[in-house]
Amino acid sequence: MISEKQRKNLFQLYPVLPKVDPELLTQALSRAELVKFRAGTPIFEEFQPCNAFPFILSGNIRVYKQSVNGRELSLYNVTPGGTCVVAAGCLLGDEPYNAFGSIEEDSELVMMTSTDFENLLTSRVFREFIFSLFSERILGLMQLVEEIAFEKLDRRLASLLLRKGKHISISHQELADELGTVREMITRLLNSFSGSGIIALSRGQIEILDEDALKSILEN
Amino acid sequence: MISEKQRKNLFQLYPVLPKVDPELLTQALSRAELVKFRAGTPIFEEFQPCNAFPFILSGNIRVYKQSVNGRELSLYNVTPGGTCVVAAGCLLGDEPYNAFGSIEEDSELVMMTSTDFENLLTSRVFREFIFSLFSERILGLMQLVEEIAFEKLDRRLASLLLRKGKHISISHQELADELGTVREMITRLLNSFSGSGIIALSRGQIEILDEDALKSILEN
DNA sequence: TCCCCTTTGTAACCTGGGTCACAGACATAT
DNA sequence: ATATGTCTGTGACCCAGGTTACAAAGGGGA
Repeated sequence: MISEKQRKNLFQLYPVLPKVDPELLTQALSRAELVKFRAGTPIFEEFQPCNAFPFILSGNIRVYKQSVNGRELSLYNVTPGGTCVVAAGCLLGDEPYNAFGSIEEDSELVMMTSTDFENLLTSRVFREFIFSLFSERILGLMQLVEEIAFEKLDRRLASLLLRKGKHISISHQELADELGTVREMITRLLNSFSGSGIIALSRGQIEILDEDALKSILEN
Repeated sequence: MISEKQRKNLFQLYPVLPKVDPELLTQALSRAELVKFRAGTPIFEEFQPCNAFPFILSGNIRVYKQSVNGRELSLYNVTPGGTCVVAAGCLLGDEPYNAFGSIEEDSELVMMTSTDFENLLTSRVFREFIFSLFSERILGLMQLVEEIAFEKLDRRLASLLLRKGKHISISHQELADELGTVREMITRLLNSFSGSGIIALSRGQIEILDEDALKSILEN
């Protein structure tokens, strides 16, 4: 059961919810639970079956793969208003997770049972919502495949930085984990960027000085 | 409009169809069309909008990415009984394709209009069918990302060969296009496999002699 | 202040895999 | 049988990116 305030919050982030059949919704929400997680908490692992469906009120979930030699690679992030398609995929396809998920920032999730989730899918609007998240994710993954297979690291890093805004608080290791490479590569590339005056570096911080120059790396 | 025979064939390959609401189904099928394609025909391109939904009676569709320098990389294949999730994703998310699709073997497709497809989704069984294809695809793409990012080419090739059976009719170039690499790499690796007696090579043909040895490459 | 931990810098080195530039082998049509 | 196009083989070379093995900053807590 979740509080009235949380319910409002949920509806704001997921405007599709108040549009579904009220009876279904009431039932689903009556069984839903609010769960809080602290940054860094792992919430699911590869090969683990999956039994609840998360809506995200605040924070975000990072979904990633791990290699045997300890490298990581982000597949995507789930933010408020979105949902974890791996979870959905697992619930619907009845397969275990095939990736890791962990909380990046302190987060509040509303967990819905898998049967309630399936019931909600009878509603056309909700179904369309979920389908569009699915297809968004598929397109995103196809894009990711292309980038990993065909793009060089400097371009991938440049595009990542651009996506993150002008003031970035992040360590080199975290950037490496996002791109599936190692810390040293990131340090090297960042230093070469900073050598050409494109960015300014300090411990845990990156400042973009010349956005256009960064963009021009993308075009090569 | 499709013939009675084609309809039977369709139902056999997609056992979910006869389970949906007969009225919806009749309507959808009355507007559906059978289209035949010859091997090699391109059927969609990146950035092209998408307006019909294909069911596959025979043959298959290869969905792939292209790089600027002419390399290719298969994302997945659609075979009879499956459907093209990019198409579905595009229809539902109303976005253009972001990959290429072409016919590998001579194929017969039943094309359904996008509105009929959406109507079919009101049926629970059909919806579950589509959802499970979606999630299968998502899991597959995540797997692909992992392989490209973390696995060496010899392992990827070995696993591809194992998936293709004991007698394989394929050119080195086609294998390269599947894995996102170049022909020379494939030739090299195949020759090294054949040097250790794992496979036998002839023009357009690969014969797997020692399946266990191939599998042991996977474990490294 | 000192200590310890996290983050960065860096240089030497290695290697997988892509590029280039061929040459020969096979196949099919003419 | 010739020719033309498609496959395959090969070697030299190059380069991006991963590995190793450090050193040196910062920064926060005791």
